[in-house]
Amino acid sequence: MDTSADVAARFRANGFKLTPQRYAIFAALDGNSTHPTAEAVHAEVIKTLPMVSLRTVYQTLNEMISLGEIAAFDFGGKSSRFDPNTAAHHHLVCESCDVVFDVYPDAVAELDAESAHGFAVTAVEVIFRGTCPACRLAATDVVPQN
Amino acid sequence: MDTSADVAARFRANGFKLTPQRYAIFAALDGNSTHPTAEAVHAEVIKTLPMVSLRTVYQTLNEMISLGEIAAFDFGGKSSRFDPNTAAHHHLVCESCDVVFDVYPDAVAELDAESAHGFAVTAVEVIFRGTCPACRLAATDVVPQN
DNA sequence: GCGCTAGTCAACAATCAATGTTTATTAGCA
DNA sequence: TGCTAATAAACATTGATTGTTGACTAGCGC
Repeated sequence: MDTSADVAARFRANGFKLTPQRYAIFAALDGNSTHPTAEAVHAEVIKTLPMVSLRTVYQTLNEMISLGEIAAFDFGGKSSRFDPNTAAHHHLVCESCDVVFDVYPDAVAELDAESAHGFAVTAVEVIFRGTCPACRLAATDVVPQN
Repeated sequence: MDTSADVAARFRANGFKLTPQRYAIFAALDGNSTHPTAEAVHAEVIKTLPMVSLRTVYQTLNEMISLGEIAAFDFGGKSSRFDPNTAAHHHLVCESCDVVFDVYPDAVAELDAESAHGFAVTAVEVIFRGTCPACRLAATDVVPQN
């Protein structure tokens, strides 16, 4: 997505009203690279607008998805993760703390061509799973050698 | 996984009893490349053993996962999909009918190297999304040109 | 500024996959 | 043969997400 102001303008252009709740949700996602769950977005939003309901967060997230402002991903956890980064990219998921990072592997372009079976491939999604630096440190405890 | 007989042997070697229910579940998965849900496995199993409960199917699938005989995947649908193919491979998912095919893109090997961020990457998962041949035909109705 | 109407909240309930529980019965295997 | 695991059945629960309804609020076009 673009800045929260841009998203707000596009919401209005699509006949949606610009409410403080929606704007707070846009703002919570603007530049957010933590791939938050709906709950996490809600937690962030109520820091500035304490009365916003989780229900409204879910609704607004779905509206944003419909308008293509954000994307939803499912990395195997219980909850969906939301991502304001709509550029082509892929993900690094930490198996122990669920942190998600964006990655932009060039070689993905070579993958498309190989997909056969008569499919019309519209999207390629790459998920790298492993252990993030913080969890690697925690795992080795006080002895982080490599 | 190997043949149902091999899996059965390994179950017994691990102190599990070999029940008709379990064997029927092994058999339903043996050589099954449809990536079935638990419900689908159950539907297949009760063709030969009508009294098997869905509960038992879930339990046995989890046991098989623990023993590394099968893998579970989540492609974004509601239910998990189970895969007896434990060799390194990736997936083609049809967005309209949920069919899943196995693919073996060579270029995946080049992807590992690019993952930075200090992660210790243990697995790479590639999902190609698109439309399967059958759905492409259905979409174009009577006029399948290309 | 007014008023229409969308948006929101609150408090429900429902859904759906998956798992926990308990009890009684069955059957694998040493 | 007998111990014990496995199963079935009939519950209940969890947890994310969505539907509903009714009352209140506020955005925005005029």
